[in-house]
Amino acid sequence: MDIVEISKVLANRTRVNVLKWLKDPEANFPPHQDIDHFDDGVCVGYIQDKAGLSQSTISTYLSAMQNVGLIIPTRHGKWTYYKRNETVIQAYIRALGENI
Amino acid sequence: MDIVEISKVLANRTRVNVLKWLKDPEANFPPHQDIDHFDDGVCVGYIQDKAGLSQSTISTYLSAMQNVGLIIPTRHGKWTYYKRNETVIQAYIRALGENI
DNA sequence: TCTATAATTCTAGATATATAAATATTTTTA
DNA sequence: TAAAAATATTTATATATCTAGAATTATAGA
Repeated sequence: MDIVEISKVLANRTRVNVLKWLKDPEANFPPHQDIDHFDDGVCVGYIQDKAGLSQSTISTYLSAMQNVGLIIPTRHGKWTYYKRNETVIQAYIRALGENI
Repeated sequence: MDIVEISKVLANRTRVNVLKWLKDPEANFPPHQDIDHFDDGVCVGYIQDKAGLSQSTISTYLSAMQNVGLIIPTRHGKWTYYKRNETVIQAYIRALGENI
């Protein structure tokens, strides 16, 4: 739980938006084709469409978010779903309150 | 109160440290020569000594922190004192809780 | 096994940030 | 008013981040 490393990830409008969108997938994304829920989050393609950036850029962003623990990937067939990691998100906010 | 802009400022170890040091000036800095309190914070020179970076770098960092509202400058003669802006710091943490 | 689809990784150019030396500004004091 | 001290600004270089296209990998289905 490194405040500086997580802050770097949050220092970008798109990545902050992704985190916000993942709070309410039903409201922000169309339903998936292969499954009828968002229990494991949202697939990369939908996040890409919503963000309006290239596929490689979004994939890179999601990797960065995953590397610091903000999101969790789950593979379903050829799709990767990403969901929020509430534990790390809350730990980060708590750490900020104590360490900045 | 822009989450992304404040996160950029926090995406640096030294700037996070400065914020932390300013929480307890008595514990982290020597007493000032011209005044006997830290009511307006700590002068640039002391922060520079503690951080171990060049004068221009620290001055640039403090300006960036001030620009997003995290710290407040007060001029006392030839010294500039910087103190934490608790209102903005708390507002940022609250905003994170609601927006990420 | 070949093909299509989804995602990741590699490569590269443009822009931003980190950092310090040099210079300028502000204020005090001799 | 000239020199000194503290800070800010300018300039410059090195490194990092942003972003996309191309190439690669993983998986499902024909």
